[in-house]
Amino acid sequence: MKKQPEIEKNPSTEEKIKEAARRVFTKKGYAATRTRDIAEESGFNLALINYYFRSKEKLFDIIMLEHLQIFIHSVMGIVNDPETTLQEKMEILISHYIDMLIKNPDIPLFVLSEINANPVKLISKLGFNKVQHGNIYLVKQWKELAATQKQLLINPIHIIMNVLSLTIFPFISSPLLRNRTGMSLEAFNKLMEERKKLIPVWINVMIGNSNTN
Amino acid sequence: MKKQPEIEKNPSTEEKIKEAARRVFTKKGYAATRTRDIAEESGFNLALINYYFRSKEKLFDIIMLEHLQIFIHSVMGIVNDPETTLQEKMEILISHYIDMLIKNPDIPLFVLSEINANPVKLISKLGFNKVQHGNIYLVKQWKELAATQKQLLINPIHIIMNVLSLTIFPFISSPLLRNRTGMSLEAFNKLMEERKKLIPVWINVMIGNSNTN
DNA sequence: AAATAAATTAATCATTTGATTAAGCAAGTT
DNA sequence: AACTTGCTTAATCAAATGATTAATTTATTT
Repeated sequence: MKKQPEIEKNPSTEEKIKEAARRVFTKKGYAATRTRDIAEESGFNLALINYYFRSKEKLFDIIMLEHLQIFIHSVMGIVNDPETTLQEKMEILISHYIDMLIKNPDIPLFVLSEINANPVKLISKLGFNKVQHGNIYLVKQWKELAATQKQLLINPIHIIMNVLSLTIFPFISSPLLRNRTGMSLEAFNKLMEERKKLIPVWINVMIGNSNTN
Repeated sequence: MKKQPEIEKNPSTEEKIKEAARRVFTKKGYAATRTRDIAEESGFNLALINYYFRSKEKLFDIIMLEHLQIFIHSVMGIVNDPETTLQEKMEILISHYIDMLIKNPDIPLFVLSEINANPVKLISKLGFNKVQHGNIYLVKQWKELAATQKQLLINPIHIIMNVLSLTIFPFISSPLLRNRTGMSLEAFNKLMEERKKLIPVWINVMIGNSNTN
């Protein structure tokens, strides 16, 4: 029986397999992915993926964890930054997200599908359930803002939902949208670039702040 | 070799299998669904599902076609109605959609995942690519509106995207959101009910029409 | 150079899975 | 009662699939 390599002498092969797995898993999802697909995509023998990662599931967990970190932690970093204003948070978040999504358009559908398929395992087991909702700095700032406003403000969860919806959903529906309108990928990405500026404006007018920076 | 039944004597069994298939496929997706899952869910023998539907794929196509009709055609009906104003279209569409999504929260992720997995087959083969983008009545109305406005209006595709994003995305991200905030399904649905009124208001202020009916 | 360890492959295994077959049953028809 | 037809099941098949094994090649150490 072979041992797992203790020291990473040549990261190349292991990394190539991981990259191949990332592409295949992200494109097709866990259930539709065959270990042989990953072998073929990586250019290595099937047995090698088990040699390095023990099982399909373990490899998947690694890929998923990486995606979740991109998908969640980066947001939390921005949303939780005490140095930036609400306004800035939003602009940074949206711009950052759209850049990331233009590069990795398959991530949201992949992550949300797999969470839907296996919520318990993916949310609790992969241990990013530390962040407490109440502690998020953005929520505090929102409450402060709400205290100064005369009019009753809506549940801040709506605003968070709106930011994420307006930013992420277009990428999720892109295959359908592009097919039905005949839009090219370039044209789509151009639209998404436009949204970097549009979404913050929209969110502002939603909140009732007409200050269009 | 058995023949397919020409006349539907007892719709009960076939319909029960279809309903079971709808539940399992919609929840787990095509690739993760085993024909045995459908058999078990329906309470019938495995062979029966092939007796009635010939194959897993044919059964899936039937389920998917039904979902696509809910997901697309109903929208097109509303969006293409010459009798309603832009304002009314939007309100009807959103309210109708949210009702449907509260009842069937898994449909959007299911449909979009499967389209992503197999765009060619699902979009072109299932023949709902008849509707021409330019012919949509909403687009005409938007152009008319744009002609009367002084300020330059944004690409109407953004507005369509926004309506769909704000309406559908919360349901797609619901498992993640609910888990992270500890929100109950009832509380979530209540939020979605709120959005029936909020989204049209938001869209209006985005367009620059402060007429909050 | 010999010996040891790590990387890689071809072949194979055991299970799962979509599908079929053949037989039994229920209901109506002749 | 015998016959036909549609419905249902248990048993089975063949291919796909995740994983392992044993052998081979390559690299590293002594």
